[in-house]
Amino acid sequence: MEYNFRAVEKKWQAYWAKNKTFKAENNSSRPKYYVLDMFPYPSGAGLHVGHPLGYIASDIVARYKRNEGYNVLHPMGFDAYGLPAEQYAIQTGTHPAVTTEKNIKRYREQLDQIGFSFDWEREVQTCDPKYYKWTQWTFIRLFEHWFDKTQNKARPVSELIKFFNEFGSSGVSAANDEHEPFTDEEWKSWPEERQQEMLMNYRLAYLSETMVNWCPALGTVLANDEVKEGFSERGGHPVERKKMKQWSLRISAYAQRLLDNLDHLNWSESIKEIQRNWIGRSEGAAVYFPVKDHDKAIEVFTTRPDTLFGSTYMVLAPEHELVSELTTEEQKAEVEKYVTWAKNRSERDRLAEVKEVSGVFTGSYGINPLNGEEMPIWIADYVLSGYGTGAIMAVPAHDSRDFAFAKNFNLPIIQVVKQKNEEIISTEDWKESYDAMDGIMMNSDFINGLEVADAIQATIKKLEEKEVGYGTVNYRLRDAIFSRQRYWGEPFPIYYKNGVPYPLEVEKLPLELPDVDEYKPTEKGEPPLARAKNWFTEDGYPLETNTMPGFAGSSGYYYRYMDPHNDKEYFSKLANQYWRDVDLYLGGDEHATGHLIYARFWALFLFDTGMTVEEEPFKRLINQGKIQGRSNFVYRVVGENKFVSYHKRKEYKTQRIHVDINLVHNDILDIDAFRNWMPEYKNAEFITEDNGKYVCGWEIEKMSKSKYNVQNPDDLIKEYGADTFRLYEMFLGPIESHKPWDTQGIEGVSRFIRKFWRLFHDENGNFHVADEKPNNKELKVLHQTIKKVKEDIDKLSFNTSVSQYMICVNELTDLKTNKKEILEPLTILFSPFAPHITEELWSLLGNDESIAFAEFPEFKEEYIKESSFEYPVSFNGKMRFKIKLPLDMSKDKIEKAVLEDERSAKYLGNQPPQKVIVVPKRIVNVVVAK
RNA sequence: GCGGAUGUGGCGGAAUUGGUAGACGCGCCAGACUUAGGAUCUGGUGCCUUCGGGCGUGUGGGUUCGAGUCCCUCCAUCCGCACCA
Repeated sequence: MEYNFRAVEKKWQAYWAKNKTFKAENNSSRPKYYVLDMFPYPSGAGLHVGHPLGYIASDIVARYKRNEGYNVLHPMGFDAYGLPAEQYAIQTGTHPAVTTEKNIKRYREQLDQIGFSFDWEREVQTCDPKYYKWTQWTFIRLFEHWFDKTQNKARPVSELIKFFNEFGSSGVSAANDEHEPFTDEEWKSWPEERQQEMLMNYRLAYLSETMVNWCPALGTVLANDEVKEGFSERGGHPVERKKMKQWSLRISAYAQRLLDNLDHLNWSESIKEIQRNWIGRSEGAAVYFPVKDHDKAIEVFTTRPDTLFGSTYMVLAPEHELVSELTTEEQKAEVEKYVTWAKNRSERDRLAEVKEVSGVFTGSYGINPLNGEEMPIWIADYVLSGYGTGAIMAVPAHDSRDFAFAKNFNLPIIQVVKQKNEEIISTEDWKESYDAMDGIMMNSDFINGLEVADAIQATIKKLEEKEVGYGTVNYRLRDAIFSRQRYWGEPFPIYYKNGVPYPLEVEKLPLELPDVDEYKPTEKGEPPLARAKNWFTEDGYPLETNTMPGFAGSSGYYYRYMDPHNDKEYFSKLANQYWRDVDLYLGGDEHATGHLIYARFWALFLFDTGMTVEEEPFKRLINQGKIQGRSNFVYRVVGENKFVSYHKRKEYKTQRIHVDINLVHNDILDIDAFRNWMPEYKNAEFITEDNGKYVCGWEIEKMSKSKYNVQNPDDLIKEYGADTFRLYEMFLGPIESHKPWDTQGIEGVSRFIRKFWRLFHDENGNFHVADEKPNNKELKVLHQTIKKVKEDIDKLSFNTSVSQYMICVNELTDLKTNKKEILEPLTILFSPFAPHITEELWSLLGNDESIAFAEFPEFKEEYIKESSFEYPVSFNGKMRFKIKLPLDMSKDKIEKAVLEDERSAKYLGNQPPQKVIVVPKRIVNVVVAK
């Protein structure tokens, strides 16, 4: 009887569900192992073959760890808030909850087919009030905390208020927005509203007027990581900069800790590097430049304070707050024209015209605080409002952008750094700037002759002495904008009293998402929640109408899995003390700057407030590679309904057309199916290869509907079964590399599964396993496999484990093994990869319990020990023949045996060897003169 | 431009501290069984060859008895960031 995967897989999936086989217990004396997948957004398209790749890998680890005796937490849930369901709602009026629920159901069915060992009792859905209650709760906690730079951690706002009452604002070292300092007396004299307004400068979740990424097409603002090259990541709509009042999270306060902790994480170097770049730490100095005939000063951030004497002009970003104030009457018209032009230029245009130099003079002058020189203040969009202070001191001699600008507008260029024996050429003759990272200072007063590094330190010291600047660190990482003008998201647990925001009492949570008549913004441009009836507190105060962004729900879901049914707390302290952190986290690298930063921030905050025992949430991170599509092509003769096979296409003038991969097997086109594919091909003619077959061309491309190369896992599972599907996805290649999906190879894996099944059955298909003692050969291959598989799973090198299983089964087939003492351990060994067939065989072997908790076989060195080794013998590095010698043979004897071998004579000629290298258990290399 | 990664048969990919390059699978070739083969099984399969052997891990060089692996040079591809002061 052939292996009937359909019946077997269904049977065991039902068994696992019924027996709750994979339910994880919080009370356990066993060591814990937490293996997590990034939970999916349930899109309408369902799972494609790329999704399960990571899930299969994590499932193998989860199952392996159970066999190893760990208490495994392996949950799954859904990142259920998101734009597609809402866009669909706007178009059709269908409530996003309905769409989402439908999609989740479909995802669940697809996942269940693959035989994952998820503990579904712990499922979380971000749109479930029982879950988002804790998202809202965390938001309130963030609102009620500020960041103390001295202690380098979050502290309650109540402590800050106490401090203000006693000392005013001086002496508080906080991550905060700038404000005028105040005394304790002033603080106490202020009315409630004024105090609240001040506290807003400190809160970790705060409301402020900020420059945001506004996406008109989506009708909402977006966080920085949701914008790619001036377009929204979802949908690809243009994004513009706009000033709006928005909620933000003060993630920048954690920049240094987010950076430092990276060093201790077992993540891929590339992801860590992406995060380092995103955080973008740079050391330098803040310098204040007084403005001539003004009481204002311009603050500038520079990494090169040593070049202060080479700074000849200043530049403000067009959005800089002092622009209008510093513009003189004569320049007003021109400046306004420029600012308007710069503002209306889309982000896209700006990026495309990087090389274009543009700018305008304000008419004002800044004063160099160290030498009193006057520096014209310009406005130019090569200075970004979003980085540093939005203003720079320009050093054209040593910065290429400043140089180009200075050349264009005829501004002076002063060289201040030179190499040791450099011949000085007038800067007027320079063709490009000299971007000197090191060298010796010149034209620079008190730092002349110093090395750059020393000059930087000396300058900072001087700036601090004169109180015109200070050494500081700047980060590229901006606070995360947390408001969305959308319907399908978590409502903010915030209401407004006299325009001042207050958090709801915790007992009032969750604040449930209200129903609305339409999912669009109101006529007045308010968010959809403004349409809700009675969107007020019990006392009649209006509730916040923004909702939270997609990353709100995904920032802390991994904690909720630890204790998902707790309705008193986010999660209990005890649960957290047991599960601690995620041991292995799998997901795509597209979350490098979004989710993985926000989640780490969320975790740091919870840690600071004593909620958790581990500072970092994800100990080890693996990014599974993307699965690319493999497209097939047919070649149509131009102007005719005639198609030429691949190898003859050059004889005609042809046009390459994508053909549905389902009509092609091993690059051979099913001509009849092709004719029926589209009416226009009904009467198509074919010029085939000489063997009568039509061969298609192929190419690796992105998987997409329009390329007809999308592989749906359901079809494959129907045809080959889940075990084969799992095995094949793992067999494709290393988990982290991107790889093309090519179904051709799945046949081989399917053959292997059947071959494995046959080991347990006789020619007539009857289950037949013998109780005989195994021989050395059988034990050897078993133990080699135990060793290899264990090592490979630890390394997450799943493709090579599959190879080893194949080698093992091939060998056991050759040995005609059907002995229980070999096959039973092999079954356990194989169960993490192919759980269904192994459960079936395990039960046929007479076991009553699931194989999920069977003890993983122990590797015994003695079975793979060899007494002899077949030495490859090389002459001058080229392998010539092999010789089998005992392993305990001495080097001298090996050398002798090799040289005396009759085959050696040919390579030695008549001369004695110059040298013989013998590496025991490796190789023999004989060096002979040429 | 900066940063990161990767280059091995027709294809996906193996290869411990430097030690038999191409495991395993696909594909292909031949054979067996078959009414049939897009089923199954067996054998072969890096390239060239005058059948002695020669050449082979992106390029060129180096270290070494020995290099896919280490060092230097260049090239290509992919990814990330990008007027970051």
